[in-house]
Amino acid sequence: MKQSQLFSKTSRNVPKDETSVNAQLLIRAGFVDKLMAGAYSYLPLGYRVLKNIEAIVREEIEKIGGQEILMPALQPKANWETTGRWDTYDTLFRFTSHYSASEYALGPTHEEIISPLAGQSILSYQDLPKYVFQIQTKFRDEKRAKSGLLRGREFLMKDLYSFHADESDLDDYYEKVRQAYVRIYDRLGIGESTYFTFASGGTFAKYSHEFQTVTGAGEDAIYICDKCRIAINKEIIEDQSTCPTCGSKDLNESVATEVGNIFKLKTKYSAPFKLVYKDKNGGEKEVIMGCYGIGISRLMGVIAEMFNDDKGLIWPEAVAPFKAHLLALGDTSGDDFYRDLQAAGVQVLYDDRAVGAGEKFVDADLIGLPWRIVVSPKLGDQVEIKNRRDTEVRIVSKEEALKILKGE
RNA sequence: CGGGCUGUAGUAUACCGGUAGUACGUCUGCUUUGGGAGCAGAUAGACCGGGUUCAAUUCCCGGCAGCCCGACCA
Repeated sequence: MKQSQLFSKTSRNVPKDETSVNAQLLIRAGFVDKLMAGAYSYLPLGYRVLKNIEAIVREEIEKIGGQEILMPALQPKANWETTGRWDTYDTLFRFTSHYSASEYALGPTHEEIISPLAGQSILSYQDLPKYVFQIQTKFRDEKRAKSGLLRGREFLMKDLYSFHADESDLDDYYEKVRQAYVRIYDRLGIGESTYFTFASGGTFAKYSHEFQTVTGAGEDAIYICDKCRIAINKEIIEDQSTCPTCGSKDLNESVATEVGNIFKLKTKYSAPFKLVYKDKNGGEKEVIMGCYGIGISRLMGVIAEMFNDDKGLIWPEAVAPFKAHLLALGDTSGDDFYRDLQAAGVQVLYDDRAVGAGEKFVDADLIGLPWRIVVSPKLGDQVEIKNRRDTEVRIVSKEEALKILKGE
């Protein structure tokens, strides 16, 4: 991608209506644009990051048998009345048609849709288990959207639903999902700071589990047991906290952001929707369900929040919109090397703009691609290569630079 | 949803009861080209509605919008 043709531009000024680090940097660097509180446009750079995160999540969920579907965000009132949540789900966006008395909801989650849908194909114990997921824009009428991408009224979420014949099968799958989530956070580069956390079950169960990433911008207080690498959400702490796994009282309080959750729904939704199956003896049983969420767009905010310095963003390679940023300084053209990089399969953003060197360096630091490559009159046939995380630069031949980019 | 604060060019801001200044951006020209470079010129603005006043961007009321704290939540 040639930067001269990029849809977005960088900005020198920090937006005055954003205080969160993730929103300030992502807006300044041209990754996102705020339409209103809690609703952001994803610009080319930002959308590439979002798609990279999405691809990792999809891959890991498919590995544990998830089949991808896409359900409507626009939903009829009736489904929500079946579970009683039309009146009790306080962040549900509800509205009435302009042409009739029909009322609708914008989906904040899809138990009300997937449960009756699953009923069409789950009739017998032989149809179980089943796992389906979607990656879709969700809508929640948050009383207070805040912290940039961390809490929006519209956000991208992966929601996975599992259907089982009995609770032990649910337990087995629940554990598989937990492991898949661990792999996802590792691949995204936030595994070190992400903890499996015991939390309140809310309306679902007496407890649930969530994954919490420690960042300064978090909303939740958690107590971490470093020995077990697990945490407890402050919301369920009664006495002065004991690790539920090892019994240790040596827990550290941290501020964190929830990056995923897993719930055992059991029959909470199969009951009202009469989602039942015939067992081996011809008896009728309710399907046991689980649901598992990951906020894709929130993850982008969390990553931006965690990986940055005073100059700008520092993207982990797994999610970076491009692997390399090629800067052509002075009257040296980078066109040839740009083609070489593309031919070698390196995703590259090429700063071919007719602007000063200083501006190119500042923008490269702000955008934060993993590798910066410079061609300039000073370097002759050689190029300079630098990792965004490092301070030192290396002057190498073009062949050597290609090797570094392909080998890393 | 309670409490607080704030709305001025594209962005960030300044001043002011007498119709608005700066920086960045953008446009033109020339010069520059390894850390947002220089000179000259140009462009563009008071959230909406009502009130007070000779006069309101400024004061008052209402609305809308944004941010922060709390409660709630992926």
